[in-house]
Amino acid sequence: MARRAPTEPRKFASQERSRATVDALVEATARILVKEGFDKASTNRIAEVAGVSVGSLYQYFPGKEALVAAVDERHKQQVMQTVRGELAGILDQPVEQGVRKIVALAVKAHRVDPKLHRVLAEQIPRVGKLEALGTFNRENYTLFRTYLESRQHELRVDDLDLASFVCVTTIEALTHNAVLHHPKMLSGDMMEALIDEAARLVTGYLKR
Amino acid sequence: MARRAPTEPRKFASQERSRATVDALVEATARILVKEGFDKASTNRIAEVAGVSVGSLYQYFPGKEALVAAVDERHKQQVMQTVRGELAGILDQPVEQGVRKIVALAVKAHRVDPKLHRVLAEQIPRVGKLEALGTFNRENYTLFRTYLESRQHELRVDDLDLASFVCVTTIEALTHNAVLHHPKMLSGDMMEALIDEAARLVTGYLKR
DNA sequence: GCAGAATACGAGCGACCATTCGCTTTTCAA
DNA sequence: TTGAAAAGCGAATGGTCGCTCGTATTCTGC
Repeated sequence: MARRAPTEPRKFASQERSRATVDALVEATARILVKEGFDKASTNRIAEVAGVSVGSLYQYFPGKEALVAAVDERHKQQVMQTVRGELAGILDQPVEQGVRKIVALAVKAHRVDPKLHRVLAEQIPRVGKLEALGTFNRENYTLFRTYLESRQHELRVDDLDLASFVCVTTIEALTHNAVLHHPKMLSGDMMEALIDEAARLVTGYLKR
Repeated sequence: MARRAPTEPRKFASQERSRATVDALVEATARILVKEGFDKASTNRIAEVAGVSVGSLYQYFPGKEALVAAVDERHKQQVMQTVRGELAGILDQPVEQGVRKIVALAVKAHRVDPKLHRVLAEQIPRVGKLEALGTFNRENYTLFRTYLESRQHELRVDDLDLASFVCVTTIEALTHNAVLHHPKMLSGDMMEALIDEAARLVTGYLKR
């Protein structure tokens, strides 16, 4: 294999200084997305806010899309870390309690960084390399399906794929809408009520 | 009141020729959105596809956003026409059958123009005047709430606002996801199965 | 302390885009 | 028939944006 020409955008930052640059760029992108919106997130602006030159930006990212994708990826990782962590203690619980905790967990996940979550969901045009962003979340689907498998004896449903699709879609939509579009529900009581309702909805559908 | 200066963008087209121009512009915008995507929809391109000059475009629309908003509005009207029409015959049906028909109707609504619906949902950055596009659909919410009121004696829920939020969000998300992200479900059987599941989910939640 | 690699810089280029405006053509009422 | 309003035209303008590249600075192994 021939060495890559050094003029080509480098993918990996080996020195610490450059890792800091990459972080600053991703962080600046996230900040601009939240505070000024997607269409203000030009490469020049991102570089400026990051305290970095445009040239440096293009050493690590092939373009604007890659920055946004990196922000999305970082956010997704943070959310999934929360989810995976808490889910461990739920897996062996019966449907009645388990589903309620899963719904509460979904709410918690949407509260990791609601403003960023909303911008990513609403302002990013899913075009080109960003096409896959909004696609149905595969990991949540798999995790939930695994839970259903372990609880199958409690369930009235037999098609676990279909049931997982129904449940994950429902829980995601309800928590997403509640957290991001109904600020009134931020009050604890309202949100508790919603979690109860969602849990009852899903539990009734699943339980034998 | 002083007469408006004739150089200012006119809002209303009085002659038939100009109404045709407006239609052509909206139609061209929709076509470009579907076939080439949001970022190819420049004002120059829209005018070109419409067979109209850019100048004329600006006689009737203050800018690109207004075009997209018009497309969205037209699509929404078409969908709501379908919904209102079919809903009339459902209102006096008991929850068991009514909810299933409402779910089937939601599927039908998503099939009015799935490609356009998807572009509007995924590619349009909700910024500026387009901010309100993706907001929770108020009319569906109201219509469903009215149905619940008329069937309240059958219901175990008492907070109709909360219940409507839960049901409309759920039905919308399930049908949207199924129609737009799971082409396999386009086959009649699969879709029937999904409609059954969704109906059972919602019915079990609502019924006394 | 030195050489070369890695990193950073930022003015500037080319492309594209939204919007304007002076002008022509069409319509229609009088 | 006519003239004024309505509608249409499209080259041109000003601005922004993504991205490049020649140069300057910093780091690291020797």
